[in-house]
Amino acid sequence: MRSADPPKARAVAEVGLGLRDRKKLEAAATLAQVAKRLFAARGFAEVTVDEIAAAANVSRRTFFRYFPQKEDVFFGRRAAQLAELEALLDAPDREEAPFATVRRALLSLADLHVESRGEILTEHRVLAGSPELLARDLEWDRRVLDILAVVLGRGGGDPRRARLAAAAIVGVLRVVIERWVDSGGRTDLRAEGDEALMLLAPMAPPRGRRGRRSFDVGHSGLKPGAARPT
Amino acid sequence: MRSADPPKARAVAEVGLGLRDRKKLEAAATLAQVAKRLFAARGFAEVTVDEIAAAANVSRRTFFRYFPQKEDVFFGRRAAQLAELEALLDAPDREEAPFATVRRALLSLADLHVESRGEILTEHRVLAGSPELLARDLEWDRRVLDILAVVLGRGGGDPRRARLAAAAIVGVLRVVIERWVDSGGRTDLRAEGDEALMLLAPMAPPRGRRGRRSFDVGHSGLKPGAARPT
DNA sequence: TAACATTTGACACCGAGTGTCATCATGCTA
DNA sequence: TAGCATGATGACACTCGGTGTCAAATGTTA
Repeated sequence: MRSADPPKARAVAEVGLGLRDRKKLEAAATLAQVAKRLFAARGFAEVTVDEIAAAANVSRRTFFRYFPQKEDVFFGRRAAQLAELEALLDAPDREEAPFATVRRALLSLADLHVESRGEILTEHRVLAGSPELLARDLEWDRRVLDILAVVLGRGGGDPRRARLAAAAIVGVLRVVIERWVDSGGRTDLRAEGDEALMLLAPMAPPRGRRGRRSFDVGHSGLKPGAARPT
Repeated sequence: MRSADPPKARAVAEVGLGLRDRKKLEAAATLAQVAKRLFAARGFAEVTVDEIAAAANVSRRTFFRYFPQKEDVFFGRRAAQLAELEALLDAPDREEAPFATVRRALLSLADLHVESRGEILTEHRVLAGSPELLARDLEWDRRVLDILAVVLGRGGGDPRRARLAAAAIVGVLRVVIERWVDSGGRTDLRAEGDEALMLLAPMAPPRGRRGRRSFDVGHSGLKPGAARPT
């Protein structure tokens, strides 16, 4: 969505796929792209699915085949972001303290945010203008929370405490991002994020002498050994 | 909402009101009551507004006059809860440290939760079964965050730090409540809440030597002097 | 009781979301 | 290369949430 390709807006790797699948990717990409442009211009609620579909030259029904809900066309990035996070957290260095792993991963994520500043800022502008999107957006934080809780629990400390720390981290980072967005991306996201994180460092479960328990990670839906980039 | 009256489910003070307004209160109460019963039985999404309206002997259109959105009939409590919180935070003792005020208020709120255990547990069960409600529910946390941020900022410390602390508190408490709900209300909500809070005590802004600044409270929508029970 | 104000219900309409089915393009195979 | 199986598409119809409009019913006040 940054580089302008000669023919069309090309998605990711369209190679090694049949024409059928390439078309599918392109259709989805076009829909998302068109939709975001419309949302940015007039707000999420003011844009109808019919319009998006028409602008992308597909039928309304087809739109819903690609995006089960209108909101999904907006939150396309999220799934990828989660995957990125999990990849970053898949600590190569198993000796590293869990909190350090989390810190490193989140700061990298901050860098990625800054890299796509433009996109993310407009995204948040749309978000801010739409309560329903805002609400859905908060749900992603829960997903992040689950992931972080698992990682923080790796140390073997009290998993409940790990989850508390994860919750605090997620909450605090949202505020930092919020501030970054409000400043138009001018504040130093990485620095402020790190500052906030270090405030929470003492919350991480102290080196665990409860190593035996690997159960009760709470609401997690993540397998302890999962998370490889693919 | 606590005492059971002989004739109907009576709302609050129905005295000193004309017949018109009494009917209005009763209609709203009936709708909410009927709706909650249906939601609890079959889930939020499976119950249609028509059903609720029919069960309450009003037209569909009338339902929407009382509750602009279907979701609103579910979140009736929330507004009251926020008011309670603000009342609790309206510290009588201005010498008390902001964090202590927050702690006191939140623990009182925990007690209230425990008092209405039954209601709240079923409420959360419905919530858990409905992504849209869950999403909306998270928005209330933001409101709480705003309120707490203001109070924590009273001490005169860095208001940004106050907001960070508020975010951490809200995030952490949601986890505690989540655990309480999952346990069927058997864990000690107050104790676990306090434990979690004390973990965050060091986050509260250190005694402020920046007393001059009263601006930049961030996303708050709360007037510093507001919050009296009414 | 008469005049006024407000609430209600009926109707019509829009947009999101879903099931169904005929049609058409793709990809594989003879 | 012809043909067939598979799967994507578009058209249609329908449900449900949500809203505007207006006439009828109900409450309030003089």
